[in-house]
Amino acid sequence: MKRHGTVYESFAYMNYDHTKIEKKWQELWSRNKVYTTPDSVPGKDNFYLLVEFPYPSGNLHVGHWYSFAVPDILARFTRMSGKNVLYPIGFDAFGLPAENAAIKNNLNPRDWTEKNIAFMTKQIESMGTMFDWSREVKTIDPAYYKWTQWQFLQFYKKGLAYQKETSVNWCPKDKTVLANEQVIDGKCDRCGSDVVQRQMLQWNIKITDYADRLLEDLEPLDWPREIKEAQKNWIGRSEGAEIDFPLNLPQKYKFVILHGFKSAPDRPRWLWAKARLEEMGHEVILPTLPNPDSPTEKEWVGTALAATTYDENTVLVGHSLGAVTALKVLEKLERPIARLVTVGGFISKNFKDNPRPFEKTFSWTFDGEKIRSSVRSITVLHDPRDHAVSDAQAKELSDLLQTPVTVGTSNEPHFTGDTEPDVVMWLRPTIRVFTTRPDTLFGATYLVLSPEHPWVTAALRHTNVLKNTDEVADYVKQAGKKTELERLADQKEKTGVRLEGVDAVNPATGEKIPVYVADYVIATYGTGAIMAVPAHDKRDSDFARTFNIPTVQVVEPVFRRSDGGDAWRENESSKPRTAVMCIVKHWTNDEYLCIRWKDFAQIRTFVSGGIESGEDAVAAGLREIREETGFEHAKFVRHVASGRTQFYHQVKKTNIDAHFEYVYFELTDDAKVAVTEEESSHLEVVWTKRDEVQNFLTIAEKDYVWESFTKGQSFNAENGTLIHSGSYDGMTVAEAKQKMTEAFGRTKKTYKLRDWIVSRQRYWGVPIPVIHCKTCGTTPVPENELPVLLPDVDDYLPSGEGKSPLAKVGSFVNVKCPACGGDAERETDTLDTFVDSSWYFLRYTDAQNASAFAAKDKQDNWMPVDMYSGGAEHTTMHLLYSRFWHKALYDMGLVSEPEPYAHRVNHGLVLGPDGQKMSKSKGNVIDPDEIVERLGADTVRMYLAFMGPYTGGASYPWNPNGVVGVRRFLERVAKAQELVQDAEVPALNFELHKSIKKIGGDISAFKFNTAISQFMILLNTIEKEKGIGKAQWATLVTMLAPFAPHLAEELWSLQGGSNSVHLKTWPIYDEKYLVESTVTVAIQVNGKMRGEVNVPADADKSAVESAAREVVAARLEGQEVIRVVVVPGRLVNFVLKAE
RNA sequence: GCCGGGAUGGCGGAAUUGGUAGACGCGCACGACUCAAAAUCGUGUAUCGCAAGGUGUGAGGGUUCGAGUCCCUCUCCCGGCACCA
Repeated sequence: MKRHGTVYESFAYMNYDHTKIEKKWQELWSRNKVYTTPDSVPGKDNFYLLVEFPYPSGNLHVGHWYSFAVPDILARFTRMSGKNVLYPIGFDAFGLPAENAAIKNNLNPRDWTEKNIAFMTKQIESMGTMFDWSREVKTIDPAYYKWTQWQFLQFYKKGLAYQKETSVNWCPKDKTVLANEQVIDGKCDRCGSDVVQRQMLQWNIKITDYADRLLEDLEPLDWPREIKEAQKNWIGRSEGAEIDFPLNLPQKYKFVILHGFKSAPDRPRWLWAKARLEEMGHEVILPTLPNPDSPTEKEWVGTALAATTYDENTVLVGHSLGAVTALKVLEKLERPIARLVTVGGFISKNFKDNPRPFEKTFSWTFDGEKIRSSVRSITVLHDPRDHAVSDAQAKELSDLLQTPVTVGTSNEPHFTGDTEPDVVMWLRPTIRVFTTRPDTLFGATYLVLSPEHPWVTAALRHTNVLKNTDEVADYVKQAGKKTELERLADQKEKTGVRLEGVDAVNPATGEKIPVYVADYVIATYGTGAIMAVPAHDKRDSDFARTFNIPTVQVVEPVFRRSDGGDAWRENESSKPRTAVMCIVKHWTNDEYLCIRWKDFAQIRTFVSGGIESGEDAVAAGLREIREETGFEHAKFVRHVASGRTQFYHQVKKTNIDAHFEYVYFELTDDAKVAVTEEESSHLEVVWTKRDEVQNFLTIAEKDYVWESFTKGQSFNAENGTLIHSGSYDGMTVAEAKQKMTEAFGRTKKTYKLRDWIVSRQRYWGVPIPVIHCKTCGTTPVPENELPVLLPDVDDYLPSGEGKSPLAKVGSFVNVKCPACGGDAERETDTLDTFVDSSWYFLRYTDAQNASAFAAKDKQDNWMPVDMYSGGAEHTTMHLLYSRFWHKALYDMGLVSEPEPYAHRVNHGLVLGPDGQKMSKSKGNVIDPDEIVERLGADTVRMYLAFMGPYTGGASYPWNPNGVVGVRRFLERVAKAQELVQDAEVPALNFELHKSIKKIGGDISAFKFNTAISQFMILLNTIEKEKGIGKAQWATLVTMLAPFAPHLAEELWSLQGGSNSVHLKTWPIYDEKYLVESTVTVAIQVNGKMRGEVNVPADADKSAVESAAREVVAARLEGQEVIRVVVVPGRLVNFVLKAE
């Protein structure tokens, strides 16, 4: 590889030797504890500048310099400006690379990591930053991860951490589970292998509980817009409605209804429900459960079991205590039944009102797994008005059955009315969909279920539900095999299979609609099922076309003409009108009949006119064509679309609010009847070629009409009113959304954000501190036994089963249950490293604390972080996770602020000299150690700051010549010492004070590049003046300190400065030096630069004008000046009269 | 497709937020020093033109005395999300 070193090698330093001074000062600073930050200093405000702590990969690269050394300028400047600045550093030291290195080279990951930390610490020290190493944090330190574990347990106790059989991204090569964020284009972001889906029991963190707050608290944050937008997008909240579509199945079921406490089968509601179900052809069995006033589990379950046989056509319904009985029945069944419906059910005894006698005669433990395996589909119906069963009880039941709670509307609380239609409705199977467009419900002409939808899964377990079970099973299987990448690649061609033998009912129209399974619907979003509205959704339209499903337009866009004579007149009344607009094709040519209106020259339309009573759109269209143009033989081809246009009718002198049908006709020949005198005097027929029509027409709706015609479809439905929607016709979209949601569903928010899977089947991470006991279940490790230390292991290969290497360590795994003392097993998964980094910034505030992760009063010295600087790649992962983590800690009262970071900036990458991302394979990697050795740390720091603006995530190529240029500048600074004299050089004061002002301002705004350029301008001025006063020089050296800390310190001491320059305060500029006595004013004529003139700064406008007038007198000769614009201190503009 | 950001000399980038476009640095050219080269110093460097004078901030239109900056339409580039209902 050719080294870029030639440029650096050829550089010879003359005025200072960086190798001597940098080492010297670094050691002195360290010895004198110049950068140790006290928790607080009387009279000073605290300022917390945070940079993302590095992973100890082994070597520092230029990116680290960019991340740490450039913000160091801000840290130092802020400190010099009188604040107590915390600028800490540490290592995010758990993670996969150590483990991979261990496996590859047969090393201990801890040794590998510690060695890297030691080496990188030395490298970081060479930067000359003001990091306070006394607060260093290492995530692998047991004193640190003790608190990671402790916090995890607090999350667990709050129900924020839970285990769930989760479909996870599985990397077959790394043998580990990957977060969604770690899957890039269907491949593992570490090794590039194809990721497959696999079901595994995983620890999840309920970040979704915080989705709303993460979104809403983002708004007031003073963060760059792009970061806020990216997080918003990632959370992906959409607001809409859930709507239930009942299914019609040919299948007849046997309903077994178990009544509740103090009830009986002959209550009106059961007789009524029985009748309804029998009407549908189902069989209903209503056993009388013994001693309803003092029931026992044994008697009830026994009676229920004896009442009938239970098979795959059985639907078991349990009301109240009957629901408890039903669960017990299911625990005893050998063959699964079709369905379980619990109505007002519960599994614990904490009733809202009062205790009940059966609390002692029923057992309150349930085998959820057994119950779930005994039934193919489950509905948990709960009444929020229930007087006895609380929402929390419903939730417990729902958790046990792993089925969401269905909220029902009761006639009497607890579903005890004489009739309970909701109960019967829920006895029929239904499909729940999520939609953001409930207003288009009347246009829903089919349903689509995702291949993984529970109803599909359940239906496939039977052989008699679907007529095409095999076909559906095959499709579901194929879809499951596809990775997300493949599904995406197949996007163009929508596939799916109709569920034969099943219909859904559109709850709005009452019509039967078909049900499909298709992989364009994804299981994990919304309810995993959609109502498809092909008229207003591209995807549904594509699918509908393939499967020949009808399309019903239910929203028509509204066009209001806004310019020209027919513009809608706000204050005039309007008349409704039904009209037709005719797209008429020529009998042979691909030309279309357009009209130019003679009276209103600017208006060009299609043939159009009102539909009269007794006419339909086609008849009206034919009539209008004949009347307006005379053509007799037009053939109706198809209806194109509907739309609404609002305009002012210039003849009728009123606003018209017209509902238009756009209809396509073709002329068959040129036969014509005579057109009345009146018509022909008003209009002229213009045949227009296909691609010119859109330009020719002047009407507001032209694009919509023409695109609907040519492309077959226009989905325009955002701003419009409803049609074909019964009593909702004419409503706006917003109105209809609200009304239809009320009538047919309920409002619902959905998020793209999913729960955070934190368990990793890996060795090199924080052990999850829980113990699994057969008797007590999952039990947290007692806090006084923390930390759960990561044991040494013999080999680091994950077990082939996807378990962590820790599973192979018997002494680690086999423990006694902390609750019952029995034999138990330790959890062997470790935590995602994003957990480690979700709270490290808190630890910096109290890094040595052994009794808490950070004392609250110590946190309060610094939190929230004033400025967090880091890479753009962390926008949606680390930044979102740590915001969430902090909010959860906040809710537990463990931190004082809901948001951890007051400000955030993202920086970009340093690219290779070729403008490409640095990579070993491209051979364009810049080794910072080499450059530091040749040119010095000060040069590297300053060059990185000078490349371009730091914030905004922009990336810059490394320019070897540019680096030398910066060193050249530092050489000149060092050389300028020779110019120092006792006497002040007054000519420098203007530039010096301007620099104090600008450099300070620019640093605060992260505009280091322009700050440095001002420094260069100042130096140029000094060289021109060939002298600088001693005090002026001291000011300059002070300003140099944040940028080039070593050279500044050296120059400071050479000049006899006391102590360290880094303990000095930033100079204060004096306004008086910034006032110039004369200013140069630009002179323009008609806005063009024509000269300039020097005038006294305090000259009044007329003086400036006359001075300017003299300069450009020749140009003004013989011209009439109609206006003079004078901008004081800037310019004079003479405006001449146009010729 | 959706969201966000951007487009200025040979290059990285400035431009007081509507007021002299190209600061500063790199590169390049010429000159000084040197036997020579490097380093250093000096001068120049948007572009067309000998000049006077034109023309120029992705393209086209608009607002304005005046537009890199504001508005509309379009093109391209970068980042994020993506069959999200």
